[in-house]
Amino acid sequence: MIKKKKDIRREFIIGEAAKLFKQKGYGGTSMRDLAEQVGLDAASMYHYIKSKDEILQGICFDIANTYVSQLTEIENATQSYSQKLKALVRLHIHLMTTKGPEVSVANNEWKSLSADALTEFKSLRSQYEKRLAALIEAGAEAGEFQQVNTSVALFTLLSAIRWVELWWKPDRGIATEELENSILTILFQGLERK
Amino acid sequence: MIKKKKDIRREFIIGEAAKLFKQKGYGGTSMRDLAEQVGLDAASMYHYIKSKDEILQGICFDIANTYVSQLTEIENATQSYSQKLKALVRLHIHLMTTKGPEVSVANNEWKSLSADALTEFKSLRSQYEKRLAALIEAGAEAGEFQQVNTSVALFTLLSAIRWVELWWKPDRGIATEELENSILTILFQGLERK
DNA sequence: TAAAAATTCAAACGAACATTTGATTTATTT
DNA sequence: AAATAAATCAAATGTTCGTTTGAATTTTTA
Repeated sequence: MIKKKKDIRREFIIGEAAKLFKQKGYGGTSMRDLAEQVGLDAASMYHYIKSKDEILQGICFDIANTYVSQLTEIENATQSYSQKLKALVRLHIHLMTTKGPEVSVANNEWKSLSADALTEFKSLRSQYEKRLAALIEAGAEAGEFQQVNTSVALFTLLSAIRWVELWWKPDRGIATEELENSILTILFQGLERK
Repeated sequence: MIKKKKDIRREFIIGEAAKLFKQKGYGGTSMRDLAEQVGLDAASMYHYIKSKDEILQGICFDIANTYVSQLTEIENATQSYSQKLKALVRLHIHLMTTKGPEVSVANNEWKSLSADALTEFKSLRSQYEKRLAALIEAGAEAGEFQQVNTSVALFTLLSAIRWVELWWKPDRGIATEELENSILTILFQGLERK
């Protein structure tokens, strides 16, 4: 028996929690709301999870770890910096279209983490940003990028794709491939026609 | 007497509320937190404001109206579409550096508006986006922009600058002028060097 | 300076919250 | 079928929330 029924239930609860947290925020979602969503009494959920905060931690750190391991892979690949950066942006977009609610929560609700978790989460994010900034810096020195402030470039890239998590739906009539290509065109070639 | 002392106090309370809402979220900020911040007992604040929700409404609609009137001005100006779009992006950035907390709240906490206000706010935002999309569409038809999906271009532009509201501080060592120029370079010329 | 108005807060309200307890029901194992 | 374990929930705990009340204090007005 690889996965226990209890674990499956637990993961289901966390998944439903991600949807609700995205929809109404962490503070705006009560354990009773969540219980109703999963079809249990609030008290019963505590058979599967330890606390509301533990759920949020699960979501946030799962996403954070995914981002970090993806970045590591890209760092170790042999490509131009431009290709690396584009690949990373693609991965960000892809994660949003496949794990929308979780990414949304990790991006917007991490402030509600308990003190300890909050510290660690911020540290993880800060490390991630530093490594990404190094990639941009190296690319700029290699002459592949425009000469703009590294922080500005870093945050503009990361921020530019954040809307996808709110907007994209499978039935929106735009394939993820086209979505990625359009965004990459704007960010790397510019919106203005030359 | 143009402005009553009571109004000034009221505006001070709302301003402090914006800072706290940005910092801890609307749901995460209690009226007792806010009272402490402004140096009053929670009960005393109700002499100046009607409810917590009214504060949030004040902040959100003030910002929304600012955006709308700025867009109207730009629509009526005689410039190329590219210049219009750039001017609008500059105004967005500028508003974030001058009214950071309020913009942050209008962008992130509007979900907590009461049902009626929520409906109106969403409607305002939707109208704004439609008018902005029309600008992009027209510019694309005039051959000024790359041929990318209009919605993608719209949201990518609006989203790309959202980080400024979280990151920018007067003491960050980057002038708003340089900030605006760097962002405009990336968005309109592209990060990649040609 | 006396009357009126504006401002403050101590105390309390009912509602909603996350979580615990302890008992009961259901499923699994022997 | 008996014994054991897993799953469920009714009820209650203590806390925090937004807001109201009513009385006290301070400021302004006459």
